[in-house]
Amino acid sequence: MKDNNISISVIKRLPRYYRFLENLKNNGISRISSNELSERMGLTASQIRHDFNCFGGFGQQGYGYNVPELYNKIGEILCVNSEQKTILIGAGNLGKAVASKIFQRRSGFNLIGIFDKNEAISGKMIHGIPVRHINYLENFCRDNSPVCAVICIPSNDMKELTDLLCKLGIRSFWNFSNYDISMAHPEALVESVHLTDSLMTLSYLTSSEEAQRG
Amino acid sequence: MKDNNISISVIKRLPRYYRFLENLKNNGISRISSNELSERMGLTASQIRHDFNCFGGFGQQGYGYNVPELYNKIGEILCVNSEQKTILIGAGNLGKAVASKIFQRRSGFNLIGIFDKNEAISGKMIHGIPVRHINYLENFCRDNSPVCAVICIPSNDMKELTDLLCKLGIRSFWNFSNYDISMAHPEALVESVHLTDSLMTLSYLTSSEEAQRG
DNA sequence: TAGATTGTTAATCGATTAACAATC
DNA sequence: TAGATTGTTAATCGATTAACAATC
Repeated sequence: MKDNNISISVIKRLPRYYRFLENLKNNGISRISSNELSERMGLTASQIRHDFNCFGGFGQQGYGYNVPELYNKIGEILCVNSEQKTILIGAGNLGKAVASKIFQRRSGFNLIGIFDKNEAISGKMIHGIPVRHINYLENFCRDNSPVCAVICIPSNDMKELTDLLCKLGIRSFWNFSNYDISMAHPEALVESVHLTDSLMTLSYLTSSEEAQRG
Repeated sequence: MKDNNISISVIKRLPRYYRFLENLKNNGISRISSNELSERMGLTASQIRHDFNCFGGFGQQGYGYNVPELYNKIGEILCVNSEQKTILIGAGNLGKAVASKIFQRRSGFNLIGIFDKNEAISGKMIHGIPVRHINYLENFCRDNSPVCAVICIPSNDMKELTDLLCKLGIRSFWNFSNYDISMAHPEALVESVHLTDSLMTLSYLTSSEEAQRG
């Protein structure tokens, strides 16, 4: 497989390509040139060709790219059809929102357990999965061997929790807390969504624009 | 102001610096060297000095950086103490989660209105703010002049909505939908959080690791 | 064949890192 | 003063863009 050569900056663009190609496909467009795609996506045609070439010549000179073929190929690289066993920690508003993202489309993950420390919501169903008290986490993991954990709780108790999860065989994390999992567990595969950081970046953009005007 | 020189890659690191400095400050640490901070954050000391130097020599040779001073300076650049009038569109789980992020700390924003097309939740209170039906959006904006909108609805109706919002004076967006606001409105300031893209990136990481092992 | 468009290399650009002189 | 650590320039690295030969 040529996949190992793909740099992380290219990988980060793949989901967006995937979405655009899905959209084209749904609109019955079966063929597209790098030039036309560049106009739709706001990238250079050169970059698009460069990116697509990373994972093996899927275009055809004089013709362009076959949309469904390219769509499937990118889906394959992203492993959207795999079903990695996943658990969710934290069933608040964020946890519920995130759970529905996992179910919304083939994402590569299969949510099999939801945990929360709030006893009041134990037993409630979210997308057909019962919320379990966090005390059952360890037994559940031993019985079901999930490999991925989605973290939707505050950073406070994260050290003990991630130590435990790594010990129990969790290899990858979708991390919505500000706790730095990679620093404590360099072997873990972590994709973090730092909402407060994102908001502060927007604050800079919004306010510096104002400064330029004023 | 020297701020205009700061490149976007540096800006994107500022919120994380801010968090780490806040933590140091809360632990009573008033002074830190680039070297010590680099170990805590997993960056090179060189990059830290380079970054901090972008916005004016705040360190002292032979001593290091003054933590509260640097913390305040970065907060100032990010405009965390401003109160940009903000509205939230979409009061589902994601909207509620995101609203609480805005209130959690000084983020630079002040949430003044919440809108949803679901009439069943009109009038419900979220963080002391009533949910209004989306039909009231236009009048509300004319009366209150918000400058920022947080988008927590699916992409379907986004074209009409963003056209309207831009017309009503919204300049910046915290965008959780997959709709491409910048393509349609190049003048808009957009910070997007693409949850599905993030999840697919994790899928790649999780599954390619597996491929390497197997 | 002529026209179109990719694949691929070379050139450019920008970000990160290394090094060390400046200075507290 | 000596030691420590920044500020700042130069070197390196990697990502993006430009260009054009290959080829459908």
